[in-house]
Amino acid sequence: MDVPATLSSTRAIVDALTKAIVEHRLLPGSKLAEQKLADHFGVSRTLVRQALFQLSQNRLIRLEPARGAFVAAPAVDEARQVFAVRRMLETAMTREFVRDVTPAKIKALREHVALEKAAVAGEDISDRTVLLGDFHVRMAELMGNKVLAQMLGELISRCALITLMYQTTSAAEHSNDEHGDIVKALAAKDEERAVRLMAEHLEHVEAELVFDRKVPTHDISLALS
Amino acid sequence: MDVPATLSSTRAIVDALTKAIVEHRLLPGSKLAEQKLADHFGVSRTLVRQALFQLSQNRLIRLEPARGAFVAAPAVDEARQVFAVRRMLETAMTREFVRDVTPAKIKALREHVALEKAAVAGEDISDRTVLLGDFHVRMAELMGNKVLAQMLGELISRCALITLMYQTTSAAEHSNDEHGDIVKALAAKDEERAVRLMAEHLEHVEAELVFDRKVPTHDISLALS
DNA sequence: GTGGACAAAAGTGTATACAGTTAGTGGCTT
DNA sequence: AAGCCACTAACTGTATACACTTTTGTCCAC
Repeated sequence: MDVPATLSSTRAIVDALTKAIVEHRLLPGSKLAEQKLADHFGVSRTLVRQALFQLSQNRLIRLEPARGAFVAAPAVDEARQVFAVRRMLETAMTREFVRDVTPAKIKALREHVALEKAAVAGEDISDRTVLLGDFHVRMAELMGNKVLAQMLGELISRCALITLMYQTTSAAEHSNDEHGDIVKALAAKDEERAVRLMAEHLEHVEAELVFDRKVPTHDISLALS
Repeated sequence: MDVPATLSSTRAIVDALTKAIVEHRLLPGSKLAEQKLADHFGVSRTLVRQALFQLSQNRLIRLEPARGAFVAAPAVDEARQVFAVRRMLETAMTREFVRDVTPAKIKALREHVALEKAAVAGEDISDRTVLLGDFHVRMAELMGNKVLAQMLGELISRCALITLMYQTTSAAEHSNDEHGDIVKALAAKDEERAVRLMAEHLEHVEAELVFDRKVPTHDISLALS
């Protein structure tokens, strides 16, 4: 999902911070001071800065010049835009997927849906969200288009924070079911049905997000708005 | 070609290297040694490393662990994948554009096409490529979807190196003409025609790339000055 | 009690130092 | 002459040091 990381140390920091952010151990608006992170991870600020820059590229944090790094608070309309792009991209992708579908690809997708099911039943919200998102990336990979897969990965990770903040468990179950239905349509090579299911699926995911759920924040202006 | 070292010099380095790469003063495969770049720009390796990391995110260079940075040589099939994604995204975008088209938007696009025309007539290949690519980003911006605009910008900059390497002047003129035709269809609110023209346009751009043109590599003489 | 000036603390931006790795060179052996 | 090992030079990866900016806290004037 990311670039060829320069070195695994920074990758470890990126992963740890990502997990902390999406699991809300770090709340939107929180300041990420470099020295404190460096102390915590037992490295120098150099590596922390690299990690922070990478996270800012993923839109998980925002970097304010001379002021520092803050956990991002994704705007609702940004989420809507992300979903609009996903609808454009994934309906077209689904259409093309049907044209070159093979039993092996269907099998791979079925296995992924099974993985999702286990994760949705489990406790780890982060795991569940990652796997539900990966279904779409997996489709792109199976088509053999790495660029598409990477693009989708970016889009999905970009709204992962939103999904994690606002998606309910029942919505996650619903998503998993719909993935199963989509795979069925793909297996039947029913292009129109598959495309329609995918479009509806994305609409459902977006619609089921509970945007008015209150989340605590360290950002005063956000808290007062 | 010394730059003001006081204000956001990382950005200046990124821009200078980008321009050098797309204009082929730095050839694919060339090694970008940090100290040499630092000396050239009159800064420390720290800033150079930041710039290189940023360029690697843009896929203009690749970073090999413990070995250094090299100007990317985009693979042909990667280009094909980029264009496949663009077709998916931009046909859908065109369809939605027609639905909310306004005279102001058409005017903006017409003005952009005029800018292109001037650039295509001129000498600067870099300018011409940037403007021809920006047409598509402009459409996304006019739709009010910043995420879409940024995504498209990424895709286009990702194949900018390819286009710059392989696109002929006559192909650039052809592109410019097709942009004009697309705007006409948009103005007439002819959805199907606009979508078809956009799809054909992207196919033409891809088809006209001359992939077998030979470019020398591994020439390391500092082409920056 | 309020507001502003100013000083101290904390934090970021950049440069430099040092350690570990890679690549290249020369001489030695076979 | 080809192959191989040791050695060296160059380069990258990481830590540290320093300069400059922002923030915070205090004191005084009003």
